[in-house]
Amino acid sequence: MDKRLGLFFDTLSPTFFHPFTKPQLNSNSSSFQFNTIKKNLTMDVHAAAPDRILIDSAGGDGDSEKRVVNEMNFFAADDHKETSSSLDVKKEIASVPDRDAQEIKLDINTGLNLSTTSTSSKTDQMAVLRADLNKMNVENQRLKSLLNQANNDYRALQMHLYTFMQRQHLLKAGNSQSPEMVKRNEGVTVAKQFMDLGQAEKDNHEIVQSSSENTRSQEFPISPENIIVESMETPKINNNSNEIVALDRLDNREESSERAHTSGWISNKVPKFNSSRDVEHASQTMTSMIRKARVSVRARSEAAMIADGCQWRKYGQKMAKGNPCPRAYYRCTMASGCPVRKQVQRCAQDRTVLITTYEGNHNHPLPPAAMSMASTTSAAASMLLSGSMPSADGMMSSHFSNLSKTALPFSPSLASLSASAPFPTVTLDLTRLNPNNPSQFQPPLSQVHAASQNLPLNSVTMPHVFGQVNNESNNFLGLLRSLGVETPHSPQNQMQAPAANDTISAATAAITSDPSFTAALVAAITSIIGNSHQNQHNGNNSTSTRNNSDTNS
DNA sequence: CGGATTTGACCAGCGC
DNA sequence: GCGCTGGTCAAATCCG
Repeated sequence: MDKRLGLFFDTLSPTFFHPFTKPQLNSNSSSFQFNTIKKNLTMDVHAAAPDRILIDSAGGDGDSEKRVVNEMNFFAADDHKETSSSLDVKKEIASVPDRDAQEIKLDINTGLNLSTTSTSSKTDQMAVLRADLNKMNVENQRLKSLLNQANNDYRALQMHLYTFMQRQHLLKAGNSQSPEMVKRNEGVTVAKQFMDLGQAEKDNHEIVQSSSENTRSQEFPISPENIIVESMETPKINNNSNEIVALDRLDNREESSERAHTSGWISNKVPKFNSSRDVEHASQTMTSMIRKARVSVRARSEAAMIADGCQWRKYGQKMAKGNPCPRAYYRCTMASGCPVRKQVQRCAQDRTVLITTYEGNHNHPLPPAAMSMASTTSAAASMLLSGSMPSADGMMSSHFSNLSKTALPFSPSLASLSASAPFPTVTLDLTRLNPNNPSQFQPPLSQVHAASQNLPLNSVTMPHVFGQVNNESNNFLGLLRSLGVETPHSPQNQMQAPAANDTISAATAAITSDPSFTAALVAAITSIIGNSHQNQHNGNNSTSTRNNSDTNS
């Protein structure tokens, strides 16, 4: 049964079970006691002998006498023997109005299909039950529609707010933009809103879950389930607009999480849940992991950074193990406190390849040029963490471990996933997009490319991941082709073992089934290709010109 | 002179 | 416990 629906019935149980009286657990015995207020009639139904009924008649002379109705067969239609007790009961029932009598009949229905009345009254009883059930169904439908309405209102408000803020930002930025630019911004805004809807839906679901859990916790104040659900709450990816809307709600949690894991953005390490006390830490760690889901972009560039439209400030540089090229650390300076960081490092084997790794989501409006990349990081993180985190990770781990054995000999990929790395990472390999002709993939650089990519140790490359999808209506393929990008179908790919095909298909589905990610990825590719061309003509972008010397050293 | 970059120090997590 | 590694901090330095 739907959890929420069940919960809904739980909360309404006193009404739902009407006209039954609410069963109360007798603390002194294992029996249920059904109180009928009007008749002071109590029946103890012993679980061990459902057909052995104790009738406690408190009426009459006042002394409560309990009589055992031995082996009373309530189901025998032809049993015309009546004990004195049952006669008393019948007398009392006959002395009350019809409606009350009906209730009494229902009151002594134990739910064990015991029958004390004729077949016709049983039919009436069923009819009453059905009517009540129908009534509750109608009520449930009404509540559902109310909830949907609330969700729709929430989304509409969110869209309006984001549009408003975007317009404000554009107005502040001055009227220097051409109408085409404004139009493009609006287009990006719409796309962003579309991508945010998925998260909004998740948020709504969380709200529903949360309120439901609160309701449940009122009924069951100490519930292990509540504790777990509470601790697992809010695996959240902050898309830009969402983050603006819900900043207050998120910041404290993120900041505390941040402080709990004092070292910053890739601070590292796979969480261990060695003991039950780690359950509480699990939520923090999970939130941290989600916040640290990364998108790595490999692109050929002579510049120190790819042009992503954001302003960055370098705050550190380190020599990383296994790579003679230093790794530079940047943080976004477009707004104070923006949590977005990026690492830039040249590939050890091919120094023309620049590896840029993004983490986090901007907490401020973005210029159009930066929108696509930021959306990609958000959407990729969303894609990585769509579904339940453990299952997603498990799926990736298992499939990718298979891939590592079966798929590596194939040609390099456009995208890869690393779920078993310290933090889930999507790697977009744009090095095979011919910079002189973005519509053509370059031929494979080598058969075993992953080893030369300086990818995280556990990162596994998916060969031609998008080309594996046979469905021509696939979102990403369609979008890629609309960009003029050829999707590879090399004979090599068709020679893969069936097992590899299965795992690749599963991994492919994981990527391509998220429309927001595919849309954002296409936007990012378009942006990078565009910027690459622009850089070729105009030189390096303004934000990276000053950073060239150090990382190339 | 203010902002950005450099670079050594520091810190935390992990493995041995 | 110690060393290694990745990441961040912050004072010194550079540059427009």
